[in-house]
Amino acid sequence: MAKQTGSGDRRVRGSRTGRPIMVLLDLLGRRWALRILWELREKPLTSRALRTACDEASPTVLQARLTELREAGFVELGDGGGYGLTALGRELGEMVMPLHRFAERWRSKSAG
Amino acid sequence: MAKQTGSGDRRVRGSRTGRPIMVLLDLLGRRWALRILWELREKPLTSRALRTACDEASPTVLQARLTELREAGFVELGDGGGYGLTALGRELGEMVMPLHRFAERWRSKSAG
DNA sequence: CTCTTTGCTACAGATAATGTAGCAATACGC
DNA sequence: GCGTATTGCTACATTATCTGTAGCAAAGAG
Repeated sequence: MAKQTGSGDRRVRGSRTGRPIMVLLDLLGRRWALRILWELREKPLTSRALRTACDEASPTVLQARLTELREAGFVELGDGGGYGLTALGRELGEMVMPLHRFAERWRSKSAG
Repeated sequence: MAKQTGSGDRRVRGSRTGRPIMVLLDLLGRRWALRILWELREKPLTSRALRTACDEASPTVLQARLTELREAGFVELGDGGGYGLTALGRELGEMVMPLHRFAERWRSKSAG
């Protein structure tokens, strides 16, 4: 296994060019990444609460995503415990929020 | 685990509740899904051209994502060949586009 | 010290992605 | 018709990633 060193060797999977948009698209295109941003939209959550919110997803991936999102500067671990969005993370969240209404309309078309 | 049959039994991974937003977040949170929407933003592309655009990603996954995105109604295979966004897909694209500028600002902060 | 919760890790088994190859169908030129 | 090149799409072994369950050390409350 190639393994992540966790600090320096951040490989840009899915983008050999390294263009910002590709890096971002790749980061957000990992399991639970978007979901985490969504679940933290209102208020910070502890790792356990976040896990519960994410349908009891495996703590392994959750922890991995959380680390990546933290390194990206979207999420931070508050001093009082609990994960929350940074200013940048909230900004990113602004673009994820509209998906809510879109999703509702979408399902009413395809599954309703 | 229940395994995908590939045609009818489309399970809603990552969302036991089936809430539209969760289903959407899960769908978009798969490898190359967001990237495909991004690459098709301008004009339709053939499967090969799309593969090239996506850094020569494996045709296996690309084909899988394409099928999922088609079933979701975001992507369609034009009669003259080539994949393009549907009206719904373009609408979804509208929410992905702002990520471009965000990504630029983001990288200029975190990477120098 | 015990009980509980925190963030986080181990690890085997299952699932998904990669990389390379190649198929049937369609269209071109001849 | 025959080659040649494209299309969308599939096979399959290797490798990467995720799941599910268990459990750790640290911090706080009693």
